[in-house]
Amino acid sequence: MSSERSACQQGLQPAHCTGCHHLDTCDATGRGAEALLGLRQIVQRVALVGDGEYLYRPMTPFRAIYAVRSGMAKSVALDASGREQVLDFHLPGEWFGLDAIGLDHHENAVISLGRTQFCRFPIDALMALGSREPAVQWHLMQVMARQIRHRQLRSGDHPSDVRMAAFLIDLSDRRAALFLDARHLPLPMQRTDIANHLQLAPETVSRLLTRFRGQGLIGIDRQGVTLLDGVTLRRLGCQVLEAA
Amino acid sequence: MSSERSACQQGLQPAHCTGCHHLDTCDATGRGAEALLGLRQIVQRVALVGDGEYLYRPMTPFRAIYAVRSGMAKSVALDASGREQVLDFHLPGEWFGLDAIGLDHHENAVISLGRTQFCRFPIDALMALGSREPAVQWHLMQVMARQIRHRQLRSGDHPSDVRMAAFLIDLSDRRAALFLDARHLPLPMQRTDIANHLQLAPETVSRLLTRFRGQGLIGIDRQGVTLLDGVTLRRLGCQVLEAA
DNA sequence: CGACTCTTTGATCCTGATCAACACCGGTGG
DNA sequence: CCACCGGTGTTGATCAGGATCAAAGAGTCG
Repeated sequence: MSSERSACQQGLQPAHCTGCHHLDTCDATGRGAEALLGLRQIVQRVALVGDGEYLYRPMTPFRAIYAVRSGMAKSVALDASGREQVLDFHLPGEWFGLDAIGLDHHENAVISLGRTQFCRFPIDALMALGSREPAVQWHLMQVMARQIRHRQLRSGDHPSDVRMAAFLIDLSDRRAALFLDARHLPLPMQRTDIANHLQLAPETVSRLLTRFRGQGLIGIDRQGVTLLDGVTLRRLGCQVLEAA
Repeated sequence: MSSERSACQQGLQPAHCTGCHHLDTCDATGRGAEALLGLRQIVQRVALVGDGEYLYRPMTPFRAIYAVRSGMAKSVALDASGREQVLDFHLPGEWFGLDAIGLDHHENAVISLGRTQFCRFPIDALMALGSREPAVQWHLMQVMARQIRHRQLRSGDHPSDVRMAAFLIDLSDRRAALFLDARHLPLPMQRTDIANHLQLAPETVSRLLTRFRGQGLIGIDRQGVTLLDGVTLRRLGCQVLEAA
């Protein structure tokens, strides 16, 4: 809501993956697979995006897909009636923006949560690379297929506590896959974002977290939550999640 | 529920797209685009699948992706607790099964609604074709991207009547795109399938259809519904749908 | 015709939304 | 340093949309 300039076209630099903390676990650059090393040649770095600022928004021309380099971001759709829908939260190394493939503009927005750095993969460079090296295209397709499956899993309707538990466990698992601390989950987004994403009222999110704390499942502090009883939490949430 | 043999590996024949009713509108064979004609060389035809029979199910090895040739089918996920979730209904020419790309087995089931014919695209032939002809891979990616967007649209939470209206309008629009009758919608699936898909109780589906009929929006007969006031229905449902 | 399944209709209940008030924290300016 | 303020999060009270329970009606197939 604060400043609303679009960072999309500004401050692009050729990036050096060397030295990136997430090099080994970065989906966007293929986790170091031989045939995908070309991805590291075409990546650009986007200037730091401040809290609440847009990386892109609906109708922004579709020129590139992105990954988080450091920080966290959310994808938001604006439906016909103007109401926001938080689609996803993005962690470092996770690709997003692939949903605009085949269009000439993005259909939803990506907004930084806290100060975030992004990596940018220009779509024309990606196409050129993919034509030379089919493995790149298959990699993209695998990422997209995983996104479809991830979304399929959440398409069931489950009680609010199950959804909340699944959300926390999912975040924890994704952090584990990035070799980040899977016990302590920073939640830089607002409660209303979590609520919106889980299709709950903010009040309900608050109540559920309080209840989970009362049950000794989690600890809560200003920056996020700490998982205290991951086993029970997972048993609750696994009514919706399977192994990704 | 009836017979449960898997038709996946049986009765495969080289197909001839020539003569297929949906040749011009078939997403799976690229709507006749030059660079995608190779798709018509690798397609196979699957033996007729009877009502309620499985085309594939979870844990079926992932060997091919499919399209409906004639009839209708549903995709169903079985979540951890064994409860079914109807993910999608498939119309002729619509590709499905792409969500298993990158895995060695399918994660959900496809079940025939009525007697249905399927086209089969073996994944190894598809990969070979895609390596020779990058346009094929881009086409696949565009189809997947469209599926992601389609799913994003439905991820908001809307009142039951909006969801129902959106469902009917979506079906109608997809039929129009296939040059099928967009006013009369055959609904070969059970009410429980529609309910499950829309995350409603079967009773609610029944009540909503009855209410819509009372408002003069639709007519109901045994094989499906007829749209009588598409404008009002669309205004209701467009709170969730945008142009695909 | 009769058994069965699917759908429709009616009555009641419950989860989570909404409305409302308060607590907390960070920042700003006196 | 502290009072004030706005935004965010928590807690409580009430309400309603849709689920559930229950039963009857309508097709379908043997």
